[in-house]
Amino acid sequence: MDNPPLPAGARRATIVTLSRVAGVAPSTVSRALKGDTRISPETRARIGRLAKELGYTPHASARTLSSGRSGLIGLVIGASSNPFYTELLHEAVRQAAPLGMRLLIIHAGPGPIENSTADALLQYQVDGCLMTSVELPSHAAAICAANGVPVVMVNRVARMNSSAVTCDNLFGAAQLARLLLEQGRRRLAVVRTSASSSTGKERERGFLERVSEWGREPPLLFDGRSTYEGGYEMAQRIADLPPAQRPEAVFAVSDIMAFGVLDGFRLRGVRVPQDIAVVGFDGLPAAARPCYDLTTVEQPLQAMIGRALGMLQARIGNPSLPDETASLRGRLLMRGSAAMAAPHPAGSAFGSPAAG
Amino acid sequence: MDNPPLPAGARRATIVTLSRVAGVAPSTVSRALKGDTRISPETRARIGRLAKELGYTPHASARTLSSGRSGLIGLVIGASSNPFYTELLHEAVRQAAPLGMRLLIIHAGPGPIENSTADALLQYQVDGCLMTSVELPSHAAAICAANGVPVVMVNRVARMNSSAVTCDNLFGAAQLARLLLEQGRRRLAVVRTSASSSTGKERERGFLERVSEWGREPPLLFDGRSTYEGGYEMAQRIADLPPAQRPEAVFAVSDIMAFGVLDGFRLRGVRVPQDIAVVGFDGLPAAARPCYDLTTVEQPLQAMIGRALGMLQARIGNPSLPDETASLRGRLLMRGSAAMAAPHPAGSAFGSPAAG
DNA sequence: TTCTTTTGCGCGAACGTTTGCGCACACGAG
DNA sequence: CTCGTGTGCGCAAACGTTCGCGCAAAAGAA
Repeated sequence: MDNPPLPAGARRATIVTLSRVAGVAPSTVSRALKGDTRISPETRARIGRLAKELGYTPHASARTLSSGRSGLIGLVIGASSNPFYTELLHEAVRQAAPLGMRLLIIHAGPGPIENSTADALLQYQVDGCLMTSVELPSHAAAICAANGVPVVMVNRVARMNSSAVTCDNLFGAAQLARLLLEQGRRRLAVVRTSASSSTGKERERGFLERVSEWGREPPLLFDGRSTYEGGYEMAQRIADLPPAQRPEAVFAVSDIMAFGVLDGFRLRGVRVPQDIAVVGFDGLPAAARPCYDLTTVEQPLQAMIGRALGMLQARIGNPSLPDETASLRGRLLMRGSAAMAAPHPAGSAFGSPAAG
Repeated sequence: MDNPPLPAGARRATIVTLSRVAGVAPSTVSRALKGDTRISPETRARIGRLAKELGYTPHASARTLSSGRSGLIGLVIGASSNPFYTELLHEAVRQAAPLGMRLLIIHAGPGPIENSTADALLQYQVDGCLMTSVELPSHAAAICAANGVPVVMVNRVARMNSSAVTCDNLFGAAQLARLLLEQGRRRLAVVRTSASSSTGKERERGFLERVSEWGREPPLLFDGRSTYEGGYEMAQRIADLPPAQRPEAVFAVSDIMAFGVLDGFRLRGVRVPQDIAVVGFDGLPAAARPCYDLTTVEQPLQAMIGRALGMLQARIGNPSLPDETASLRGRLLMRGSAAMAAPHPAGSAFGSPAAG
């Protein structure tokens, strides 16, 4: 037909534009661009060149509409108060891009997901969903399950209808326990977190089990919120204990809590590691700061995200794949907060701060 | 035609499904659902009810394709090392949802935006773009400009073809300067950041101007990276100064740098605020921690994001709107790190930590 | 030559929404 | 009875891709 090739308005080039210029059918262009071998190599090359020249960029919405694949991964992320989630988000973005996946933020922050927000999962036809929220994202998970959207939990144990990848919390916590036990530290304590966090529970259990394996008395337990402030408050409580009851080492189930514990101790004049050793879990970059110098277990974030995205991809390709759980071992980072005996002459921020 | 109303496969309800059940045309359903007054109130109500019953959820891709509106806001965000960006992201997500906007992460992290990543802006037809990256996102900005996608920079001065909303950096920094000057602090210092950050430059300038207005000698300048470590290193440098040359107060141009400065001082036994006062800028939640207790200017993040999204909305509705820059005043948070004379008896973490 | 097979590509119908235009019907005015 | 004038809704053409078929032409087999 002889309708004008370009509608005058400076529109973006589409597959149809390309097809007209190349003198082929739109379907051919579509196939050529995705390297379909049914199209001859020459034609493919020619169309590829043309696409570049005309600055062709595919319209994701059209692809989504037609194929049902959006290339979008829904992201449900927890409170901003724990930097771990920020690290996680950044790593996910970094790794998703080269895989042709984009992240659509469904929810960020504390609190449950509103229904209206969860609907975005459907509206935008996300291909999969990454969840890291502490609060059980029930409604969102239900939507995903009902619509065959694969879900991978990261740093959370799997719920119904979802896969999961976590750090090996039991092993990691056991490593920490062993470190402290080998140092001969007697009375131990765990600053743990209230109910909801599966991760925290696992870490606590891993620690307790190892201690009991060694036949030692069970650690004291302190329940705090899963925040810096939670750790800070528990540190006060520990410092308030009569000296005879004070633990010789504290395991805070997350680095952010450990930071609070360390600062709380410092404020109270409790010296770390001389008076009390402190260990955490997560391997946040900030744990390496001289003022914390925190012994911790580093979650293998890069590998975890890689695994999570891989699981997602696999399930997007084959929805009938069964759910799966992977737990990856983290690395023990030994630092000053749980050093033996004499503090480092330099590099440790825990000497007496005022004029010595 | 008499094709079966439901194709047996459990597909989601669409507008066509609704139209068949309601016995009206699809166009009527579309209009009814968005409250078009040309449709009678009864019909609207009826269709609304039906939509609920059948669990209708619109397909964003179809809407995008047809109307050119995706409801997506592209998000370009800087390095994870500064928690401010995390706060910003969370606030943006929180405020965007009720406005029917979703955030598509185009880029997160340090480093420039790859071209392939920036293409997502076009592929997903984002309606607008929020940018907070330190690195000038040139390619992405160019794409937006070329395609009429409105851009709002947050916490950055506007570049060509973009609007911006910032905290009033000059005013805020001037407030800090005034506070220190009024306390009679003489030798001042600025821990500033290397070239690229417009925000940092403004804060520095605001501070210097106010100092010079008072006719005082210009502050010492220390160039550090815009990170915790940058501040930490500069604190060492300051502590290394011979006592006579040491400043009496330090303005770190961001809270994260101020944290580094504070920890650096603590490690070196420099007491804050007795020996040196420290002030920051941003108002991070962590600045309130007892171990920092940092005097700072709080960016009105909520208002800033509200304004940014508003600008975006306005420009999406009317693309010919000229670029605009808003700068909102922050609140001075006076805390212990720049307190006068005697340190707080309690609540300040800066008393002598060992048994007093 | 004729019959199959391969290779290379085109046809056309989806996918679900939006939107400009226009049509019927009711109602009041002339 | 006719003529506007609204009101309330339907028609149908987009939007840009994908994908199941199917059809030519070339290549090989009989």
